[in-house]
Amino acid sequence: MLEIKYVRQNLSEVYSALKNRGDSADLEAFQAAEISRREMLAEIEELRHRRNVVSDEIAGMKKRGKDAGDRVAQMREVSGRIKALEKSLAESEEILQEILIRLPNIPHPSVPVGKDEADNPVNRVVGTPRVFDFTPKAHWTIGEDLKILDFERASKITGARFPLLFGAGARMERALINFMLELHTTEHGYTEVLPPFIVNRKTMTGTGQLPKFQEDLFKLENWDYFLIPTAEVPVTNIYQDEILEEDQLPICYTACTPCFRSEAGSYGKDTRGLIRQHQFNKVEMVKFTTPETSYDELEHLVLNAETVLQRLDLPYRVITLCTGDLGFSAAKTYDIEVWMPAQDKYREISSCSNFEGFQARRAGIRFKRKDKKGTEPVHTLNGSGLAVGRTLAAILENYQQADGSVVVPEALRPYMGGREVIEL
RNA sequence: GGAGAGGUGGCCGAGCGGCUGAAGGCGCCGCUCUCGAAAAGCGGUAUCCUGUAACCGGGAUCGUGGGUUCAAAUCCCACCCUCUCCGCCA
Repeated sequence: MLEIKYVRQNLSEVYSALKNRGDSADLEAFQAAEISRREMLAEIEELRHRRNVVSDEIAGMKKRGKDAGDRVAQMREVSGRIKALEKSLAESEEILQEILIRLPNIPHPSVPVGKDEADNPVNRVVGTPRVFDFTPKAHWTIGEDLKILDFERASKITGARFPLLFGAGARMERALINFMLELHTTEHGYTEVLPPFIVNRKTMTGTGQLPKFQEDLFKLENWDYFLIPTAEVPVTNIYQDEILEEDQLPICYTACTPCFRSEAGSYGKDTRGLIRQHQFNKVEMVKFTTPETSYDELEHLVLNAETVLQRLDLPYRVITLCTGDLGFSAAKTYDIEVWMPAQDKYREISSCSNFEGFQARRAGIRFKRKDKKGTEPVHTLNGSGLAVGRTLAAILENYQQADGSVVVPEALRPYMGGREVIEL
């Protein structure tokens, strides 16, 4: 959420930010509602002030045994007016809130202006895609042939887009989770967290999934609860409505959770394999920082995610999302894309963003500076480190051999009982 | 699921219709004392909104939302959450 004062005072900047994102909002209505809100507020506060003063008088008179009947009658009328005005004020505030809560974040000045993913600049390309002396197979074929992936039975159990792993496949998923968490906690300074996988509406609103994107979520029947689409949601909301001390920052958490996404509107995309599932595991990194350090922390965050790919020796590249491709809550986002030989393409495997104070304002996460009165929103960041299902898919494709077997990346072997190859 | 207790400031805890944004204690910050520290003493220590160039002022907030009243932390209603006991259960 943007600060109401900021929007009021920087209407044209907000307007152009929206335009660059390919978004829009009724800023005229906002401005009108904001003006009338403040007018009403001034009037209400004046009346309340009078009521407070006269009520004190009444108290004093009663104590001295004087009759205060006329003042009581007067205040009865004033209270009626206050009540009526409060009602219109609440309506006005609701309109404002409706608009404000749906405004996306303002992109950071360093974010390139662009229309869609075609305009995302590539920052760096790391690793060289392997040259195959046979035609590389897609990971779903490799997995099914090795009997470690079974999409057909998964769809019987639930439906399309759910994973079912067996044997070395399930083991590798677990190995990847342990490998990533171990790396982030012991080498990158993150604290491991195990949060709830189901959260309430307020929490979903705090990180920006609601109210605009409810169709992307799974909602529980008869509960106002939702399945998390990423660990970002419960982990960022750990400090919802809290005031942190400056010297507590930065706070760095990592969590592995299943992620549940309805994938509404993705019909026909990635219909096979592990790339786009309704349920997948992801190791997430979340940071709470001061405003002046958040962009440095973002660079570190990306490097932390990249380290996972480097250790696994998977080729990748890093891109910056342009304004038109940027997510709702983010001020700046780097995507990491891993090389997928069968598709002959780089595919997203991590997304690392700085949300600045956008989520913090929604979720009420503030901090207090030493020797300075008042509070400020913290800056929140998060990034995948990494999406586990996609990492597994990348390993299957990049490490496949002509005979259909798959070599286990060296970094992963300690987590797989020393196993070197997956074969039938 | 059944029975009970409770939600007040960073923490503990009083208040149970007006003089209470809230006693007292702890913690924290500053000052005095001290060679220094401790102890002791004094002072200061919530958040949000709003007006003002600023000094400073106004309003709101005692789990949340409604209600009663001239006036609510205090009374009434609903909801949420926490704790204890019983039952059930991975």
